[in-house]
Amino acid sequence: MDRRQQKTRMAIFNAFADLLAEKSYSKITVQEIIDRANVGRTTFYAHFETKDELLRALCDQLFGHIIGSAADCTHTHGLYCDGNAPESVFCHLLQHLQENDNNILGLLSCESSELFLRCFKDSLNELIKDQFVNQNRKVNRDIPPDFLINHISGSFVEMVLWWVKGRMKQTPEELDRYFRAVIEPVL
Amino acid sequence: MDRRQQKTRMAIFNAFADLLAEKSYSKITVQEIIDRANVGRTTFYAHFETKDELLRALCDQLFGHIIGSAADCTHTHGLYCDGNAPESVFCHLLQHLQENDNNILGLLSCESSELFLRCFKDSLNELIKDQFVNQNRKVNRDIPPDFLINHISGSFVEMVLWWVKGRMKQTPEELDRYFRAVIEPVL
DNA sequence: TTTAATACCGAACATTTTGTTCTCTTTTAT
DNA sequence: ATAAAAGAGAACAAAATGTTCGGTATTAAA
Repeated sequence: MDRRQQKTRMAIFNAFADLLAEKSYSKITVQEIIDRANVGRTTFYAHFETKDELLRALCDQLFGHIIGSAADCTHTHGLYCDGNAPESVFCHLLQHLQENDNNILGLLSCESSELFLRCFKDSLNELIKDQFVNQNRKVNRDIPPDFLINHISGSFVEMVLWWVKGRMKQTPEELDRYFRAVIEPVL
Repeated sequence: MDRRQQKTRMAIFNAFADLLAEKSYSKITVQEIIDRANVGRTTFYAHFETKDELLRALCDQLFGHIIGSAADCTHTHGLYCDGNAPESVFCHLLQHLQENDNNILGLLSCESSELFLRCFKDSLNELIKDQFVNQNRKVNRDIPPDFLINHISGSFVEMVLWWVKGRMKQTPEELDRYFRAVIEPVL
């Protein structure tokens, strides 16, 4: 990809992320984005057809990294409650989120957080499903695996939302402990 | 309230709900709403300042009923796992959702579902919090009550979303059983 | 280093959507 | 019956969207 393209793409991403942290998605105009990104109108539409597509691209970029590293983690440590390992994938995820504080969590705490969370949850779902399939875990037989997978990823995402909205007073390790406490009994 | 106002308000609500089931929120224009509702432009703006306000009003109306009747239910039956009652508030909620199929679940399955779910979850949170406070339940002491409340309402909402997206193959009673199975061990 | 491709700019433009203002008619409550 | 309120409808300004064009600068590849 052309360096110029990379630069403008990044400029647009950054401008958009900044704006999302300030105001709600629906109130952001293309004009504001290109003004802040300092690119021409034509350029914007050459990269993204709509504002929606821009958002999707931003989500893909942001969560691509996080989920990617989490996937690596699962391949070595397993998903979660393999005995009492001090670190679960979920702890890893939370730490990663906290490190990229300014980037990701800023967006999660804004009015448009739901859009990101859905994107996040979709990725999480894949991650967990893989583990369920690979490990052939013996789970609660009365409950469909699909339900359980959704329950885990859903609970996680809701927890993150709760965490961020409460100004992240807990440490990732603390949260991980809580999360295990409400998920492990179910498996 | 004037009968005319009620009528136009309803006409706008219905038109809007119809449109939400067809296309995403951001792509719906005021023009489309008033065309379908068959009201004048001026009239629309006399009732709602913005499209966002319309959405909020619609949410309030839809979930007001459901949560209201659920609240009644909790006052007599308690929140949830008081022994092994065949019906929990959550089952009641699910049944109620299924009954109002065309109204509410249609909206939940559309692209704008997140907006409704957040609204729904907020209401649920209140419901659960009340019960926690009133009953002075002895819950898991290692976990903050706030976390638990959020976990319950969050899991419920995610479950409903999963249910709707999977075309509601399960009965409310079935879902209730699953939900109890993943929540009761935690309390 | 030259060259051809292409990404960008900026300005102008048509189109769409928004939100307001006006007059006139219909409906409502009393 | 009447005054108050609500809606219709058209016309309007303003803002936002999305496209087209010719000219400039950057890039990758020869």
